[in-house]
Amino acid sequence: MIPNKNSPRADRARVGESLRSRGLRLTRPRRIILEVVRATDVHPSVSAVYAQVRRRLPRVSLGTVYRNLRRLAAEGLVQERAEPTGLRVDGNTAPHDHFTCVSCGRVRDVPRRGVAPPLQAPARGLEILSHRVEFYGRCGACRRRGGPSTPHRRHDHGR
Amino acid sequence: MIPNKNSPRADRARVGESLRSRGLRLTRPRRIILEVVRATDVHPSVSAVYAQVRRRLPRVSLGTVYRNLRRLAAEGLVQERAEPTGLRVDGNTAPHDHFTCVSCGRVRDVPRRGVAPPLQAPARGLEILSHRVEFYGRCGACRRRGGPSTPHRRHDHGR
DNA sequence: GTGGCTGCAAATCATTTGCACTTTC
DNA sequence: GAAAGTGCAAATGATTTGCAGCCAC
Repeated sequence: MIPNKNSPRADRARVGESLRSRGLRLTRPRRIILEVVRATDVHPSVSAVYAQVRRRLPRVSLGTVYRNLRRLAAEGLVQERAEPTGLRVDGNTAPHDHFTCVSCGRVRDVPRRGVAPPLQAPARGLEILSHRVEFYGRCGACRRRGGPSTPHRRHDHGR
Repeated sequence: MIPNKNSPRADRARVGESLRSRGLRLTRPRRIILEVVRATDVHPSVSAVYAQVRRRLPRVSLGTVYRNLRRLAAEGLVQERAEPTGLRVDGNTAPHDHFTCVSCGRVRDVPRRGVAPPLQAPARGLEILSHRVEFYGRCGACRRRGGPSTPHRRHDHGR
Protein backbone atom coordinates (compact mmCIF):
# COMPACT_ATOMS: atom_id res chain seq x y z
CA MET A 1 0.00 0.00 0.00
CA ILE A 2 2.46 2.60 1.17
CA PRO A 3 4.34 3.26 -2.01
CA ASN A 4 7.96 4.11 -2.10
CA LYS A 5 8.38 7.55 -0.58
CA ASN A 6 11.50 8.44 -2.51
CA SER A 7 11.46 10.73 -5.47
CA PRO A 8 10.89 9.18 -8.88
CA ARG A 9 14.18 10.66 -9.99
CA ALA A 10 16.08 8.96 -7.19
CA ASP A 11 14.24 5.69 -7.79
CA ARG A 12 15.06 5.77 -11.42
CA ALA A 13 18.73 6.26 -10.70
CA ARG A 14 18.73 3.46 -8.16
CA VAL A 15 16.89 1.12 -10.51
CA GLY A 16 19.30 1.85 -13.33
CA GLU A 17 22.18 1.14 -11.04
CA SER A 18 20.65 -2.15 -9.86
CA LEU A 19 20.27 -3.35 -13.40
CA ARG A 20 23.62 -2.19 -14.66
CA SER A 21 25.43 -3.71 -11.70
CA ARG A 22 24.10 -7.16 -12.65
CA GLY A 23 25.07 -6.79 -16.24
CA LEU A 24 21.50 -6.45 -17.43
CA ARG A 25 20.86 -4.19 -20.36
CA LEU A 26 18.98 -1.13 -19.37
CA THR A 27 15.99 -1.25 -21.65
CA ARG A 28 12.97 0.92 -21.27
CA PRO A 29 10.49 -1.88 -20.50
CA ARG A 30 12.86 -3.48 -18.03
CA ARG A 31 13.56 -0.27 -16.19
CA ILE A 32 9.90 0.64 -15.92
CA ILE A 33 8.91 -2.83 -14.78
CA LEU A 34 11.40 -2.72 -11.95
CA GLU A 35 10.36 0.79 -11.00
CA VAL A 36 6.73 -0.25 -10.87
CA VAL A 37 7.40 -3.31 -8.75
CA ARG A 38 9.58 -1.38 -6.36
CA ALA A 39 7.07 1.39 -5.96
CA THR A 40 4.51 -0.73 -4.15
CA ASP A 41 4.33 -3.21 -1.32
CA VAL A 42 1.05 -4.88 -2.25
CA HIS A 43 2.69 -7.83 -4.03
CA PRO A 44 0.97 -7.17 -7.33
CA SER A 45 -0.06 -9.91 -9.70
CA VAL A 46 1.65 -10.02 -13.06
CA SER A 47 -1.30 -8.47 -14.81
CA ALA A 48 -1.40 -5.67 -12.24
CA VAL A 49 2.23 -4.94 -13.02
CA TYR A 50 1.41 -5.15 -16.70
CA ALA A 51 -1.39 -2.63 -16.31
CA GLN A 52 0.83 -0.18 -14.47
CA VAL A 53 3.69 -0.49 -16.91
CA ARG A 54 1.32 -0.03 -19.78
CA ARG A 55 0.36 3.39 -18.56
CA ARG A 56 3.84 4.56 -19.19
CA LEU A 57 4.65 2.33 -22.11
CA PRO A 58 1.45 1.41 -23.94
CA ARG A 59 3.06 -1.07 -26.29
CA VAL A 60 4.65 -3.44 -23.80
CA SER A 61 3.51 -6.99 -24.09
CA LEU A 62 2.54 -9.29 -21.29
CA GLY A 63 5.25 -11.65 -22.42
CA THR A 64 7.88 -9.01 -21.83
CA VAL A 65 6.58 -8.47 -18.33
CA TYR A 66 6.79 -12.18 -17.58
CA ARG A 67 10.23 -12.51 -19.09
CA ASN A 68 11.57 -9.58 -17.16
CA LEU A 69 10.04 -10.53 -13.86
CA ARG A 70 11.61 -13.91 -14.19
CA ARG A 71 14.95 -12.40 -15.03
CA LEU A 72 14.79 -9.87 -12.24
CA ALA A 73 13.89 -12.63 -9.81
CA ALA A 74 16.84 -14.69 -11.00
CA GLU A 75 19.05 -11.71 -10.25
CA GLY A 76 17.51 -11.30 -6.84
CA LEU A 77 16.05 -7.89 -7.60
CA VAL A 78 12.50 -9.02 -6.90
CA GLN A 79 10.92 -12.08 -5.35
CA GLU A 80 8.33 -14.20 -7.07
CA ARG A 81 5.50 -15.52 -4.95
CA ALA A 82 3.30 -18.32 -6.18
CA GLU A 83 -0.17 -17.73 -4.77
CA PRO A 84 -3.22 -19.88 -5.50
CA THR A 85 -4.45 -17.18 -7.84
CA GLY A 86 -1.22 -16.98 -9.75
CA LEU A 87 2.20 -15.42 -9.67
CA ARG A 88 2.75 -12.31 -7.60
CA VAL A 89 5.78 -10.14 -7.17
CA ASP A 90 7.42 -8.74 -4.11
CA GLY A 91 9.70 -5.80 -4.77
CA ASN A 92 10.88 -5.50 -1.19
CA THR A 93 14.41 -6.83 -1.09
CA ALA A 94 14.96 -6.25 2.60
CA PRO A 95 14.47 -9.29 4.83
CA HIS A 96 10.89 -9.36 6.01
CA ASP A 97 8.01 -11.73 6.65
CA HIS A 98 4.45 -11.71 5.36
CA PHE A 99 1.05 -11.49 6.86
CA THR A 100 -2.00 -12.63 4.90
CA CYS A 101 -5.44 -11.62 6.11
CA VAL A 102 -7.73 -14.63 5.76
CA SER A 103 -10.68 -12.29 5.70
CA CYS A 104 -9.86 -9.77 3.00
CA GLY A 105 -7.02 -11.66 1.39
CA ARG A 106 -4.55 -8.81 1.50
CA VAL A 107 -0.91 -9.58 2.04
CA ARG A 108 1.32 -7.15 3.87
CA ASP A 109 4.95 -7.09 4.82
CA VAL A 110 5.81 -7.35 8.46
CA PRO A 111 9.21 -6.78 9.97
CA ARG A 112 11.27 -9.87 10.57
CA ARG A 113 11.78 -10.16 14.25
CA GLY A 114 14.95 -11.52 15.68
CA VAL A 115 17.80 -11.12 13.29
CA ALA A 116 18.11 -14.67 12.08
CA PRO A 117 16.07 -16.93 14.32
CA PRO A 118 16.03 -20.25 12.55
CA LEU A 119 19.47 -20.55 11.05
CA GLN A 120 20.30 -23.81 12.67
CA ALA A 121 18.97 -26.76 10.72
CA PRO A 122 15.53 -28.03 11.70
CA ALA A 123 16.71 -31.55 11.02
CA ARG A 124 20.02 -33.33 10.65
CA GLY A 125 21.97 -33.09 7.46
CA LEU A 126 20.22 -30.05 6.07
CA GLU A 127 22.11 -26.92 5.18
CA ILE A 128 19.82 -23.95 5.58
CA LEU A 129 20.43 -21.05 3.22
CA SER A 130 17.34 -19.00 3.91
CA HIS A 131 13.83 -19.24 5.21
CA ARG A 132 10.46 -17.59 4.92
CA VAL A 133 7.74 -17.04 7.45
CA GLU A 134 4.11 -16.49 6.53
CA PHE A 135 1.53 -15.44 9.08
CA TYR A 136 -2.19 -15.87 8.61
CA GLY A 137 -4.87 -14.13 10.57
CA ARG A 138 -7.06 -11.06 10.44
CA CYS A 139 -5.92 -7.55 9.89
CA GLY A 140 -7.01 -4.61 12.02
CA ALA A 141 -9.69 -3.43 9.62
CA CYS A 142 -11.32 -6.84 9.25
CA ARG A 143 -11.14 -7.45 12.95
CA ARG A 144 -12.84 -4.13 13.66
CA ARG A 145 -15.47 -4.90 11.08
CA GLY A 146 -16.14 -7.63 13.58
CA GLY A 147 -17.61 -11.07 13.50
CA PRO A 148 -15.85 -14.39 13.20
CA SER A 149 -13.51 -14.99 10.32
CA THR A 150 -15.12 -14.93 6.91
CA PRO A 151 -12.52 -16.51 4.70
CA HIS A 152 -11.72 -14.59 1.58
CA ARG A 153 -11.03 -17.61 -0.54
CA ARG A 154 -11.08 -21.03 1.12
CA HIS A 155 -9.30 -20.79 4.49
CA ASP A 156 -6.27 -21.85 2.60
CA HIS A 157 -3.02 -21.43 4.38
CA GLY A 158 -1.32 -23.38 1.71
CA ARG A 159 -0.68 -20.84 -0.95
CA MET B 1 9.06 -40.37 0.99
CA ILE B 2 8.43 -42.44 4.03
CA PRO B 3 4.89 -43.56 3.44
CA ASN B 4 2.36 -44.00 6.12
CA LYS B 5 3.42 -46.95 8.21
CA ASN B 6 -0.04 -47.90 9.36
CA SER B 7 -2.00 -50.74 7.86
CA PRO B 8 -4.16 -49.97 4.86
CA ARG B 9 -7.13 -51.30 6.78
CA ALA B 10 -6.56 -48.88 9.65
CA ASP B 11 -6.00 -46.01 7.24
CA ARG B 12 -9.14 -46.72 5.43
CA ALA B 13 -11.15 -46.70 8.61
CA ARG B 14 -9.55 -43.45 9.70
CA VAL B 15 -10.14 -41.83 6.34
CA GLY B 16 -13.75 -42.87 6.33
CA GLU B 17 -14.17 -41.41 9.78
CA SER B 18 -12.52 -38.12 8.78
CA LEU B 19 -14.90 -37.71 5.90
CA ARG B 20 -18.03 -38.77 7.70
CA SER B 21 -17.29 -36.49 10.62
CA ARG B 22 -17.32 -33.48 8.32
CA GLY B 23 -20.55 -34.47 6.69
CA LEU B 24 -18.88 -35.38 3.42
CA ARG B 25 -20.35 -38.22 1.46
CA LEU B 26 -18.12 -41.19 1.46
CA THR B 27 -17.71 -41.81 -2.23
CA ARG B 28 -15.21 -44.17 -3.68
CA PRO B 29 -13.15 -41.54 -5.52
CA ARG B 30 -13.10 -39.24 -2.52
CA ARG B 31 -12.02 -41.93 -0.14
CA ILE B 32 -9.25 -43.14 -2.39
CA ILE B 33 -8.01 -39.64 -3.06
CA LEU B 34 -7.68 -38.93 0.63
CA GLU B 35 -6.02 -42.27 1.25
CA VAL B 36 -3.50 -41.59 -1.49
CA VAL B 37 -2.66 -38.14 -0.23
CA ARG B 38 -2.30 -39.32 3.32
CA ALA B 39 -0.08 -42.21 2.36
CA THR B 40 2.83 -40.05 1.29
CA ASP B 41 4.82 -37.08 2.50
CA VAL B 42 6.28 -35.97 -0.81
CA HIS B 43 3.65 -33.29 -1.42
CA PRO B 44 2.50 -34.75 -4.71
CA SER B 45 1.29 -32.64 -7.58
CA VAL B 46 -2.31 -33.02 -8.63
CA SER B 47 -1.42 -35.17 -11.57
CA ALA B 48 0.70 -37.40 -9.36
CA VAL B 49 -2.30 -37.90 -7.13
CA TYR B 50 -4.40 -38.50 -10.20
CA ALA B 51 -2.00 -41.16 -11.43
CA GLN B 52 -2.02 -42.95 -8.10
CA VAL B 53 -5.77 -42.86 -7.73
CA ARG B 54 -6.16 -44.10 -11.25
CA ARG B 55 -4.37 -47.29 -10.41
CA ARG B 56 -7.13 -48.21 -8.09
CA LEU B 57 -9.96 -46.53 -9.91
CA PRO B 58 -9.14 -46.33 -13.61
CA ARG B 59 -12.12 -44.21 -14.54
CA VAL B 60 -11.61 -41.24 -12.23
CA SER B 61 -11.31 -37.96 -13.97
CA LEU B 62 -8.80 -35.25 -13.29
CA GLY B 63 -11.68 -32.92 -12.59
CA THR B 64 -12.83 -35.11 -9.76
CA VAL B 65 -9.38 -35.07 -8.26
CA TYR B 66 -9.26 -31.29 -8.38
CA ARG B 67 -12.75 -30.92 -6.98
CA ASN B 68 -12.04 -33.26 -4.13
CA LEU B 69 -8.69 -31.83 -3.22
CA ARG B 70 -10.26 -28.44 -3.02
CA ARG B 71 -13.07 -29.75 -0.88
CA LEU B 72 -10.75 -31.69 1.39
CA ALA B 73 -8.59 -28.62 1.80
CA ALA B 74 -11.62 -26.54 2.70
CA GLU B 75 -12.40 -29.09 5.40
CA GLY B 76 -8.85 -28.97 6.64
CA LEU B 77 -8.15 -32.59 5.79
CA VAL B 78 -5.28 -31.72 3.49
CA GLN B 79 -3.28 -28.60 2.75
CA GLU B 80 -2.89 -27.13 -0.68
CA ARG B 81 0.50 -25.70 -1.59
CA ALA B 82 0.93 -23.41 -4.57
CA GLU B 83 4.36 -24.06 -6.00
CA PRO B 84 5.78 -22.39 -9.09
CA THR B 85 5.13 -25.60 -11.00
CA GLY B 86 1.52 -25.88 -9.91
CA LEU B 87 -0.64 -27.04 -7.08
CA ARG B 88 0.70 -29.61 -4.67
CA VAL B 89 -0.91 -31.34 -1.76
CA ASP B 90 0.27 -31.95 1.74
CA GLY B 91 -1.56 -34.71 3.53
CA ASN B 92 0.25 -34.23 6.82
CA THR B 93 -2.19 -32.58 9.17
CA ALA B 94 0.17 -32.42 12.11
CA PRO B 95 1.91 -29.07 12.65
CA HIS B 96 5.20 -29.10 10.81
CA ASP B 97 7.45 -26.93 8.69
CA HIS B 98 8.96 -27.52 5.26
CA PHE B 99 12.38 -27.74 3.82
CA THR B 100 12.96 -27.30 0.10
CA CYS B 101 16.27 -28.35 -1.40
CA VAL B 102 17.33 -25.67 -3.86
CA SER B 103 19.51 -28.22 -5.57
CA CYS B 104 17.20 -31.16 -6.26
CA GLY B 105 13.92 -29.39 -5.65
CA ARG B 106 12.57 -31.92 -3.22
CA VAL B 107 10.39 -30.75 -0.39
CA ARG B 108 10.37 -32.56 2.92
CA ASP B 109 8.58 -32.10 6.17
CA VAL B 110 10.60 -31.07 9.15
CA PRO B 111 9.41 -31.03 12.73
CA ARG B 112 8.24 -27.71 14.01
CA ARG B 113 10.51 -26.71 16.79
CA GLY B 114 9.28 -24.87 19.78
CA VAL B 115 5.63 -25.46 20.34
CA ALA B 116 4.25 -22.22 18.97
CA PRO B 117 7.08 -19.75 18.56
CA PRO B 118 5.54 -16.85 16.71
CA LEU B 119 2.08 -16.55 18.16
CA GLN B 120 2.39 -12.95 19.20
CA ALA B 121 1.62 -10.56 16.38
CA PRO B 122 4.56 -9.43 14.30
CA ALA B 123 2.95 -6.00 14.02
CA ARG B 124 0.26 -4.08 15.83
CA GLY B 125 -3.36 -4.75 15.17
CA LEU B 126 -2.90 -8.14 13.57
CA GLU B 127 -4.58 -11.21 14.95
CA ILE B 128 -2.46 -14.23 14.16
CA LEU B 129 -4.32 -17.48 13.61
CA SER B 130 -1.53 -19.59 12.21
CA HIS B 131 1.78 -19.39 10.49
CA ARG B 132 4.03 -21.34 8.16
CA VAL B 133 7.77 -21.63 7.98
CA GLU B 134 9.62 -22.65 4.84
CA PHE B 135 13.31 -23.42 4.87
CA TYR B 136 15.50 -23.41 1.78
CA GLY B 137 18.89 -24.97 1.48
CA ARG B 138 20.56 -28.17 0.44
CA CYS B 139 19.67 -31.62 1.58
CA GLY B 140 22.21 -34.15 2.78
CA ALA B 141 22.39 -36.02 -0.51
CA CYS B 142 22.97 -32.91 -2.61
CA ARG B 143 25.49 -31.57 -0.15
CA ARG B 144 27.40 -34.81 -0.26
CA ARG B 145 27.28 -34.84 -4.01
CA GLY B 146 29.36 -31.77 -3.40
CA GLY B 147 30.02 -28.55 -5.19
CA PRO B 148 28.31 -25.23 -4.80
CA SER B 149 24.54 -24.99 -5.13
CA THR B 150 23.17 -25.84 -8.53
CA PRO B 151 19.67 -24.49 -8.40
CA HIS B 152 16.99 -26.88 -9.52
CA ARG B 153 14.75 -24.27 -11.03
CA ARG B 154 15.73 -20.62 -10.65
CA HIS B 155 16.96 -20.06 -7.08
CA ASP B 156 13.41 -19.14 -6.36
CA HIS B 157 12.48 -18.92 -2.77
CA GLY B 158 9.14 -17.59 -3.73
CA ARG B 159 7.11 -20.72 -4.05
C1' DG C 1 -36.22 -40.62 -4.43
C1' DT C 2 -33.13 -36.74 -4.66
C1' DG C 3 -29.24 -34.08 -4.01
C1' DG C 4 -24.62 -34.56 -4.13
C1' DC C 5 -20.97 -36.43 -6.91
C1' DT C 6 -18.95 -38.19 -11.00
C1' DG C 7 -16.98 -38.70 -15.81
C1' DC C 8 -16.36 -36.48 -19.86
C1' DA C 9 -15.43 -32.83 -22.88
C1' DA C 10 -15.19 -28.24 -23.70
C1' DA C 11 -13.90 -23.69 -21.81
C1' DT C 12 -11.00 -20.60 -19.31
C1' DC C 13 -6.93 -18.64 -17.55
C1' DA C 14 -2.08 -18.14 -16.66
C1' DT C 15 2.32 -18.63 -18.53
C1' DT C 16 5.61 -19.70 -22.23
C1' DT C 17 7.52 -19.62 -26.76
C1' DG C 18 8.83 -18.84 -31.91
C1' DC C 19 9.93 -15.40 -34.83
C1' DA C 20 10.91 -11.14 -37.30
C1' DC C 21 12.11 -6.67 -35.95
C1' DT C 22 14.44 -3.15 -32.52
C1' DT C 23 17.45 -1.48 -29.40
C1' DT C 24 21.44 -1.34 -26.37
C1' DC C 25 26.14 -1.67 -25.95
C1' DG D 1 27.16 -4.61 -36.12
C1' DA D 2 26.16 -8.32 -32.95
C1' DA D 3 23.79 -9.88 -29.22
C1' DA D 4 20.19 -9.17 -26.29
C1' DG D 5 15.63 -7.74 -25.84
C1' DT D 6 10.93 -6.80 -27.63
C1' DG D 7 6.04 -7.15 -29.57
C1' DC D 8 2.89 -10.06 -31.37
C1' DA D 9 0.42 -14.13 -31.87
C1' DA D 10 0.11 -18.75 -31.41
C1' DA D 11 1.06 -22.78 -28.30
C1' DT D 12 1.10 -25.03 -24.01
C1' DG D 13 -0.42 -26.38 -19.42
C1' DA D 14 -2.96 -26.13 -15.51
C1' DT D 15 -7.39 -25.63 -13.52
C1' DT D 16 -12.41 -24.97 -13.91
C1' DT D 17 -16.98 -25.77 -15.45
C1' DG D 18 -21.55 -27.45 -17.80
C1' DC D 19 -24.11 -31.21 -18.15
C1' DA D 20 -26.29 -35.82 -18.22
C1' DG D 21 -26.14 -39.94 -15.70
C1' DC D 22 -24.95 -42.46 -11.18
C1' DC D 23 -24.63 -43.34 -6.29
C1' DA D 24 -24.74 -42.53 -1.24
C1' DC D 25 -27.83 -41.44 2.06
